[in-house]
Amino acid sequence: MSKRVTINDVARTAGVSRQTVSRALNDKGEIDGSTKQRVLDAVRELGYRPSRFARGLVRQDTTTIGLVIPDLLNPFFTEVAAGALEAARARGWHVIVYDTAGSVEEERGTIEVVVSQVDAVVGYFSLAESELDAHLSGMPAVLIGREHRTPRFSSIRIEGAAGVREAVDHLVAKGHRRIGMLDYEGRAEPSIRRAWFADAMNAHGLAADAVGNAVQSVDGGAEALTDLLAKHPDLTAVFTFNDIIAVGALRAARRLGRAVPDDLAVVGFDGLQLGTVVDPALTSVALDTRRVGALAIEQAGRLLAGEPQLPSEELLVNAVLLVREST
Amino acid sequence: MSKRVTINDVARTAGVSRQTVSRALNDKGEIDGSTKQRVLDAVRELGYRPSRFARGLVRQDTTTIGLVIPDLLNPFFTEVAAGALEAARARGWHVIVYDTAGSVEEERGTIEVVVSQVDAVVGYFSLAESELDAHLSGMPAVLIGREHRTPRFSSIRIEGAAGVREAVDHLVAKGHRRIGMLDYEGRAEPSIRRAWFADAMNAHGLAADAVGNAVQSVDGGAEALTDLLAKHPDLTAVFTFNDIIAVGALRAARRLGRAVPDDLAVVGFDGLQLGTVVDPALTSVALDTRRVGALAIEQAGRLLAGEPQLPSEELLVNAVLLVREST
DNA sequence: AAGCGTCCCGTGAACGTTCACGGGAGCGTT
DNA sequence: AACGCTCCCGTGAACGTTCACGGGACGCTT
Repeated sequence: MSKRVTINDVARTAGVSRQTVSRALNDKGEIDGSTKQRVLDAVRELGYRPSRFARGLVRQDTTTIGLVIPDLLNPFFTEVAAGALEAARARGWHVIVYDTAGSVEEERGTIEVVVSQVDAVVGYFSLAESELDAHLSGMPAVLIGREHRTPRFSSIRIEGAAGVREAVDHLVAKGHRRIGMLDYEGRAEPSIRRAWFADAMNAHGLAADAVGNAVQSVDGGAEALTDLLAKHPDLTAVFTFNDIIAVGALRAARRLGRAVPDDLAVVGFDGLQLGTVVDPALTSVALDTRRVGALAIEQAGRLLAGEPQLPSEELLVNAVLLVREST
Repeated sequence: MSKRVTINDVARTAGVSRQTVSRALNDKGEIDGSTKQRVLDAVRELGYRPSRFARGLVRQDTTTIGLVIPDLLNPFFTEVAAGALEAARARGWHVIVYDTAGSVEEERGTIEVVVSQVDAVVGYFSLAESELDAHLSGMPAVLIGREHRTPRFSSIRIEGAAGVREAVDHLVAKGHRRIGMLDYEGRAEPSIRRAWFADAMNAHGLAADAVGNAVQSVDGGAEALTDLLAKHPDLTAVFTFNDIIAVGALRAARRLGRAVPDDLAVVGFDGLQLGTVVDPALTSVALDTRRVGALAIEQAGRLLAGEPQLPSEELLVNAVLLVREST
């Protein structure tokens, strides 16, 4: 139907050339006041809006970043996304957000389409680097929460060994000896966080033998804690894969008549805002999630600009113990 | 520095014409297998990625929507955003998310820039329609949670009178007579939700006289409930502007030794997931937030396609009482 | 009156891709 | 041998904007 209104249409009805229209729209100097007004009137009358494609084609200034996450409703990713948006806004960049709904198929589809929509991509991927590379064809990409194996990718790493060690130290100092863990086995293998936990326990000469497995949800955490306590009733503290599971554990503890923190201490991971809405507020090995998102954007910027790469220590977010009320 | 790799560069190194390169990349039929492979090799070797601007300029197929929200970390907007992303994905559309950080200045800046980046805009704005219109210059726009005054805009309305009435009915049936409210006065005027509450109370011959005012945060809710109960110790139930404030109220009630729901019933508004992580789970006048986001995207699509407009009843989301554990 | 500077404005080119069209090579049919 | 068809491939044009440049009108100076 009705063709698009172009700059030439505006020029015609205003009785000027397209260049003059361009001048009026971009506040260039070389234009008479009355002419400018006439052009602006014509613009309004015709409902003209410049084509972002034509504009972007000639002046190569706008940068757009693709942010790929598995689930925006997962508060961890919400916070990371918020951090990324904030950092992008500070640079005048635009962020297209893709929620792959935790599906590998959706992720694959997103990867294929994102390459022709953005200048760089940032996100939490589950696909192998080889497959990512095949579709991304050279586009700058930053992996979040996952170490890159090929120099072709960048990554924002999350280092939690020290933080988990802090958490275990803290629990031990409070007198706890029997400390369990609720892990999350994403790809059917124990998480790195579990290894951190085991190391920290071993450093105290304690056994990390009471480890349960939870689904990534509040209900999953509640269920898992119930099971774990049934198997190991002597547990006085529990560390969880993340805050979501910990919140579930909090609820289960209450249901089981175990007062937190007196009868059972709970330590989460991530340090989400979520931990402050529950009661008691959750002690957690906290990440600066905002910084995770911001670092990813910054790194994308460096790749885009072809700047020299930072040492990997700079692309690291360290988790630190954040003591609230559940321990 | 280094110029961009164009389709002509690829054509040259592959020894073909640009059209052949285009054919290879877009899986058009009229190309020999070996030629296609040769082109693809050249593409990989040079790291060529087609310009989205040049491509978008000629084939006008990709649509991009701007989503403007005041705070992605506010779980209400997170859920709306997730709904919008889901609906957009289903249509193969792209969504650029702008978080204005609750600042009018940021919102103004976003409005100015968004017009040259997207095909339509959807969001929760605080600016007046006149100002929006001035910058948006004819771009399709959908207002969320706010009724449009000019036919120039569309809106997704939220109707909660019946839901709030349900909530009050429910409380009265449980024997409550002294029911207070924690309102949120955004622009220094009582909210529409307060009016709904007052109407529902009046229908029962009850006075809506115990109304406090809260800041939009968990702490704000806690503080406001403490104040309200100090003024009106006889309150046995409280309705809040939204779930965030309600969660704060839950915490304050516990601090004050008021057991929920036995000593104090709490009803929130929005029906967020957030209400399920607290204990007791929050009863709330619930909105289908996912639908709010989806409707906004759908409506943007109708505007873009120039389709006939739906009656406003179709662009409405009704809140319904969702009884959980806090009443 | 010639020269010069300032203020406006317009025209060709370029950005990088796809579309529409034309055409050559090779093979089979009559 | 002429024709037609299929399979490939290439060239001009178009998409809508900004950039680079040229130039006319006008006023002021000398």
